[in-house]
Amino acid sequence: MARTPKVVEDRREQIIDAAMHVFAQKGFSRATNKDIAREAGITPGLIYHYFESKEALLKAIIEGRSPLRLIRTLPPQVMELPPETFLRFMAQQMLAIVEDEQFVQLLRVFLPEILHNPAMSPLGASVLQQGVGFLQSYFASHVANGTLRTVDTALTAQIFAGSLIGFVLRRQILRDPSVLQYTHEQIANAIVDTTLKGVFPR
Amino acid sequence: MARTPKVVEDRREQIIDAAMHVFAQKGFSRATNKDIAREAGITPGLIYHYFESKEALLKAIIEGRSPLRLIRTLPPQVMELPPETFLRFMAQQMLAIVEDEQFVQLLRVFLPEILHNPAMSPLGASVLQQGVGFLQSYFASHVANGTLRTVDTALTAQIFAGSLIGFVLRRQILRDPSVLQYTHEQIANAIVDTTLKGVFPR
Amino acid sequence: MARTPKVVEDRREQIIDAAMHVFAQKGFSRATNKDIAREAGITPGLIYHYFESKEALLKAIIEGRSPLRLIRTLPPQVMELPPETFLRFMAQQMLAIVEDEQFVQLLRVFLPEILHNPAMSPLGASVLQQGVGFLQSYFASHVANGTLRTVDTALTAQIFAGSLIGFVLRRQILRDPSVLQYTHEQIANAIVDTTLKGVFPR
Amino acid sequence: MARTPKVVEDRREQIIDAAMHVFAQKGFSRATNKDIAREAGITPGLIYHYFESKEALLKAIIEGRSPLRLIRTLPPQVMELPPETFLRFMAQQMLAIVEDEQFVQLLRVFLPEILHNPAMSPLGASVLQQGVGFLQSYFASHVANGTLRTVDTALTAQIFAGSLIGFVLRRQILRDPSVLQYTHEQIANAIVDTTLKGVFPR
DNA sequence: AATGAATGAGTGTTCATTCAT
DNA sequence: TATGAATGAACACTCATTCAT
Repeated sequence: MARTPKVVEDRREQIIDAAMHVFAQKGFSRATNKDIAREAGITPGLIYHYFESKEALLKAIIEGRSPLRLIRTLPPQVMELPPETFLRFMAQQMLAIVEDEQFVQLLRVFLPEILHNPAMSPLGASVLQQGVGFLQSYFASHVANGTLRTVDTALTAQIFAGSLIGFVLRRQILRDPSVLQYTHEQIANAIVDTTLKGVFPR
Repeated sequence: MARTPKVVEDRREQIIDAAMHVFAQKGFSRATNKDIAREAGITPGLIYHYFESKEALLKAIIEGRSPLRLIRTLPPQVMELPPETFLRFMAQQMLAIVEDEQFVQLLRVFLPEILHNPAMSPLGASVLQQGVGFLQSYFASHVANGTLRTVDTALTAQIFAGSLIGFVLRRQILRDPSVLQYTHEQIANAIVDTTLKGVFPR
Repeated sequence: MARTPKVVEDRREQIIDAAMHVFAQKGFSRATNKDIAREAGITPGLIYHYFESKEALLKAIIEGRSPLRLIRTLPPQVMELPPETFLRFMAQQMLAIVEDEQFVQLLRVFLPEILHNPAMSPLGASVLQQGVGFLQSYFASHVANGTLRTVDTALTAQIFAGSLIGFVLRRQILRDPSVLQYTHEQIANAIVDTTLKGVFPR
Repeated sequence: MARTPKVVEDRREQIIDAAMHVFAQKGFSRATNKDIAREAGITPGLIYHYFESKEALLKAIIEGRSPLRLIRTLPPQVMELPPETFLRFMAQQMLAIVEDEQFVQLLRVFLPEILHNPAMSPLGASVLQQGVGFLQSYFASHVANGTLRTVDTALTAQIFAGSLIGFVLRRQILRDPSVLQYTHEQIANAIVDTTLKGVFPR
């Protein structure tokens, strides 16, 4: 209701946006505060009015831009869907999240940090675990009721998720044109089809 | 006279090895020439006898440590193997390459560079294309002769490779302990099993 | 209308107090305006309504907190007291002034300034001269009337004052616990005893 | 024997000298690395070839320029000298040390640090304790054998040392001309005379 | 009178790079 | 070849000061 807090929040957001953009483009250590300030249209000193340090700015990006909430917002009844519907839904959902411009930027910021900053690898691991774990519990429940054959659910979930990761990697990181030509639907269908039925003739 | 070039070559290699190690651990921009020199057991100044700059050292790593040759050394007769044998062989072969200490180091060095240096993505793309292309041509020939059912071979190859990439990512980049517990054989088996037969009961 | 000046004066005093406290603790250059503002319970910007600059605040402390008045308030008849009474009184009086929390703070603020700002040494010199001069005139009058033996009164006054300074230095600046155990009375007695009778056996 | 270490040592010394000079003049926190570099005739970056930080440079000054060794080099037989000789010798010795240009610089550097840097006060306390303790043990031994009358030796030593400190303070810190006119001999004589015989007529 | 966001000139520090030896 | 002292151009960060509100 007060006007000032709102402005402060805006400035913070503005700096976080600028930082995410610059970090995504140049990498955390190559990005300078001057870069961020220029991108945000402010002076470098002001960054320290809102953030303790450059590192704190990185942490603020995690907290403010994490996509985890998207995964958490799935309605519980999806667990009841038949495998084909469920997996197609999941694949498309995950592709949508993961290929969102915002997420790709986040990926470009944090992947290198996770690689070289030991304190950050748990972060990446937990995000992935989130998605894989959800898949795994679906597989487990459907193996139990016979909808799916008996498999190692952990490995299977990992395989399903891995296929998606492979696509994202080639599309968004390597920008490989031969993979960019497919639509999300085509990719989702292929993954679901292969995972469910396999490539052997039946 | 004949000795000098050899020694030079050794020193160069020694510096490249040291740089790869340090870059893999700390990242290119966080790694200092002093770090590299210490790792190589020399003094920082000497790096400049063998390399123009720190950047040049990075380029030398690409040229000197490319893993492409590893993939090229596959015997041509593997194309004739039945799918189960072939895919199990490929999966294990690729896991072995891709989880080799040297390759992982290379990955840790170049992944961030690819992300932040657009000129480098084709490099990564071509390495992946190498493996995927090989798989794809196998799938194509076996779809043609009926050993496999009719699928989009490009997407299927990509799915198979993607599963592997997912594992490498979680094992070597995120160092996720829950994925590190599996042996190469278990992973290969699961991928092959799922890809060939699917998860539906038959 | 009549209230405003009073409030202004209070705010000024409040800021000066805060500044003295902070300067005493951290030193002038290490103390920030933010520190001072926090201590005074205001915001940094407000300091500049009352003072031109941080330096001006320092000068205001000199002008507002000089201890000279304390020394000037001695009743003139003390000059007539016998040496033992007078010196004991003076020693205790000076110790009381000089070990007063306020004075110690002032000392901690100005000693470094005096050291590094040549323009300020006369200030310190005059404060000391005040006390020493008073002592010297006492000694002179009592040497004249034979109550004390013939000595260089300037040096003797300086020795007496110096002993006190030595104690203050070790107690309040160095915070040496081995000197903090004594009471003012013990110190005053020892100084007076030594100064009057010497350490030789009589 | 090797040439290089010698040069290195010289550069270090040169930087320490420059730093001591600049710190003494402007105070530690007001002195910039640029100042020190200019004074030493080098560039600021080079300071970090020899010292970890500005603080480390301060510590190097303590270690390299401490006057403690001067006090330690007193021959043990001085303890046997009669009080008059001993105290005159000590007073002159201490005045010589304490009024040496180098020591005064040291004082100007460390006094403010001791005041505002809690980690450093023990340093100043121990230096003083060194001198006072030595005096005290002399007094104690001579009180024991009756050469001196029974007094609190700790306080007496402190009084004697304090007188000296008072002079140094007014001469070297406040640069009070009225105290600068005396020679070391005059000061020493006055202190010894007063301390031994007192100002009472005998 | 009072706030605190915003600035900009510095500060200590780092490090790729050079070069005399 | 090899060293490591030396440089200089950044860099992250601090803070006195200003000013719109």
